[in-house]
Amino acid sequence: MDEDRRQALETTTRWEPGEAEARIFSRWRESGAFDPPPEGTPEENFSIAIPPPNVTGALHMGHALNGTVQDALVRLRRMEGRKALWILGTDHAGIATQAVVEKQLRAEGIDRHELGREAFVERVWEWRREYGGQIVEQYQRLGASCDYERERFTLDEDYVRAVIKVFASLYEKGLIYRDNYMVNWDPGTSSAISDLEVVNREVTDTLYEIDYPIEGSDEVLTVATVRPETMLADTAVAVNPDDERYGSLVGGHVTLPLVGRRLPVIADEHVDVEFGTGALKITPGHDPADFEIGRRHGLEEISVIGEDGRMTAAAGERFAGMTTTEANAAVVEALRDEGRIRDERPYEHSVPFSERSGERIEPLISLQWFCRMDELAAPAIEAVERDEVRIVPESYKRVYLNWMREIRPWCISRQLWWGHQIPVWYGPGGEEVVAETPELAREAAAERGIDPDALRRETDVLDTWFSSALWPFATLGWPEDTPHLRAFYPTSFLTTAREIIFLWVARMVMMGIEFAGAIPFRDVYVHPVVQAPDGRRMSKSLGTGIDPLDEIDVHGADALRFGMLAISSTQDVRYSPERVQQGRDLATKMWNASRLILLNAGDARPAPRTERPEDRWILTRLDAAVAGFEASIEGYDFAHAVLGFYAFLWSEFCDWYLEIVKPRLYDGDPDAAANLLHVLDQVLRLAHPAMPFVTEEIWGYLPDREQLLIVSPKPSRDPSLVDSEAASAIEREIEQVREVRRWRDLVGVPAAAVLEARIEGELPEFVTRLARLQRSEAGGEAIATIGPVEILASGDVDADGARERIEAERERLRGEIERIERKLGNQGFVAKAPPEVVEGERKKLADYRAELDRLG
RNA sequence: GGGCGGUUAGCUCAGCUGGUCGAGAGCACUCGCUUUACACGCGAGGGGUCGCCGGUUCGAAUCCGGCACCGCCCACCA
Repeated sequence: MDEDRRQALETTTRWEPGEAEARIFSRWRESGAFDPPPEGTPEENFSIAIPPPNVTGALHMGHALNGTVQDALVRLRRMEGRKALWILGTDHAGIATQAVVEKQLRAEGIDRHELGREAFVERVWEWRREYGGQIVEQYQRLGASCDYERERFTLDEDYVRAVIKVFASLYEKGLIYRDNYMVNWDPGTSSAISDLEVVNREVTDTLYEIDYPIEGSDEVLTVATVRPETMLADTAVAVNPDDERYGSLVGGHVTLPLVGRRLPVIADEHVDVEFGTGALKITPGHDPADFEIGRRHGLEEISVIGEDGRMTAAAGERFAGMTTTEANAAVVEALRDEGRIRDERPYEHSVPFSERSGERIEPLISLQWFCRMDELAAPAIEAVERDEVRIVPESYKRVYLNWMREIRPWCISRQLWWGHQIPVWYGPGGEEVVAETPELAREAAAERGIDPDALRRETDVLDTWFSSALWPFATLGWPEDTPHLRAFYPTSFLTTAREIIFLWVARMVMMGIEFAGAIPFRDVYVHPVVQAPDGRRMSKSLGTGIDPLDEIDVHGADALRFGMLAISSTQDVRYSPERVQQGRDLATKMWNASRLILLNAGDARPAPRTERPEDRWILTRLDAAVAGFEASIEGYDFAHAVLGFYAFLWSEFCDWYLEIVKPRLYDGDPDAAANLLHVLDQVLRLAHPAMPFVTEEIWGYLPDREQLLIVSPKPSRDPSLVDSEAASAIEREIEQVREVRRWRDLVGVPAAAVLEARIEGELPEFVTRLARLQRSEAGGEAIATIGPVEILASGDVDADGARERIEAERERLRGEIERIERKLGNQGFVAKAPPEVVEGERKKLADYRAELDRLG
């Protein structure tokens, strides 16, 4: 070690991540470790396609957790010698990005329509060039070992080609079609959105009961509704076929108040006899359930609410042009004037809202593009049923399957400008021409006898999730047969938030099988949602958000990564600043333990040494730590992996082994130095996937290190170094030290006092040293007996306190003995419990009795 | 309305194929330490009717049933 480095080690007593992280990250990146050559097979290699963050996004705790998990795995696999590729990229995020730029424009007093589509889209691209890289840089702060050389974007030219190809193919198969259908209209974004983008919230509305006069009678049929304004579009009233009250009315008619339309009374199973009056007004144009009923019965579909959220001409002169809220009041008032309102009361029910804009969904019939999913779903269901795609935790497997088995058509068109414009051109007669480019569209049109000059391109874009569904293979170059696709598809692992299992994961499985010919990934790990420390949602608007970058600034990336892994669980977790601090403390601990070893190891080289029992002990424990870490990781149990490592490093290695070997190290014992360096070397390899920066930094101080830790092999396990007998002997001796210390503390012996003690038989040097005892052959009464140690009276010991302590210990032992005697006296236990359990209890009993004897 | 998960120390969580768990970790707390790696430290300690009720069992935090809260997902009862 050169003088400067030695100096640095001698004077720095803390791990200081600030300067080191950036420096180390650059070295990794320059080393080429992040972008493996596309060689070998997907089975031999390891790959992950990052869940592409939105270009508009900033790194939040969800990314921090999910990024740490992915990076830990990629690093571990890389250290196994595999080609490990972590594909990086961002999502164009249609609505979110368009909204950001629209807001910017509004600030300048510009409406996007003034700008026009082309100029607007150019503005968005400008925005993305300027700000779109932010989140990628933030992932770097985390230490993410992604392939930054091949960053992808879902609107890259190649990517657009892949999307169009998929669209065209599904269209040709008849799975994609255009239809007038009930959609979730979001007045906030002025676009249709899919079922998955709708959230239901409890709302208190007023439930009105309205009388509809029965034709040819003085009676009325009373219906209940929370949206009286939709009555203007009613085209029937339905009752349950088994409802005896109304049987005679079915087939007859009622008159729609205010409008005067004749409405047939129909019978449909959907109607709940119990609810309200048991008669349901049917509005096929503005209610999803009524729409279905309407189609079943061939009812007329009337639209009285337009896409602008206002009443249309079909609503009648009196109401046309009103907003739905105004119309609601006006209709109620009109009905009241006519004496049609029988009852009204507050009513709490769940109402759909747009997840994106927060506005109440307006169900209406609209001409949109849909994708039929059942055919695509079938093989995707099988893949999961057969565990070709494995979902962890397993409970989500059923969630996935249930949803997939009842999958419904997907509304894929969006009335936005930012996104993949649907590659369809309409001829003058409404003919649909699907083509990859305008030129090809003209050619195709000409072939079909359609005037190419009359073609008009569809203005809608595709749902962002349509392009996301292709992510694992489109990022690798599909539809071209690229080396990357051959080497890394299917990918190995996907980690994802629960809420996008349907939105994204399920669709990737379907598209992967359909287009790339194979499942997109083997394992899906559903990561927990990170909540604020108080259990609330982490959100900027609530003020409960914690910025991972702030945490990195203060504690370092390793600390945050450790914390993230340590809180990770199969259920949602609260962010724990204490766990992050624990990570920071661990990094410092590693740093300081390394200083001790490196500054005292002389010119030793790392090598396991097995001459002494304590050396065999630590090698045995190291082996167990490695085994435990790997087993946990294989089960995606990151918390146990990282906490197990913590316990080994802190307690066994630092608290005990380092203390035990210190004198040998200071005396220049080459075996001690070699063994310490060896264990340190292995510890760094073990911890690197979780805490890459501090381990890489320390690694550089080890002798003869020519390659970076990031590309070095993971810890090797050698069964010949394991000696469980030595291990338990050392553990007994450690317990002996603790017993003596406990006694000393209780009795109030000054910490620094070294006590004279007679010791029966042999006891390793470290026991007396760490317990602060001095072997003596003197006679006289022992003031305390702790195992083979008899402590002699001295001025440092409070004799009364000692006696109390001994009596308390006797009491404890008597209690234990009594408990076991009772257990063994139980016939049922002796007869039915497994023999080894009974034997174990007998042995404990004997041990306790011997111990009690010793105390006199 | 269906389904899933949770309820264990002051806080956040482990343990839950029944016995070694008459229960652990981190933080917080108490006492003692300038012990030549580390006070982001060292040593020792206190603290829990394992949500409630019942059952199975020789034995239950751990299995079964019921109840009570809390959370999440799915769902076209107006």
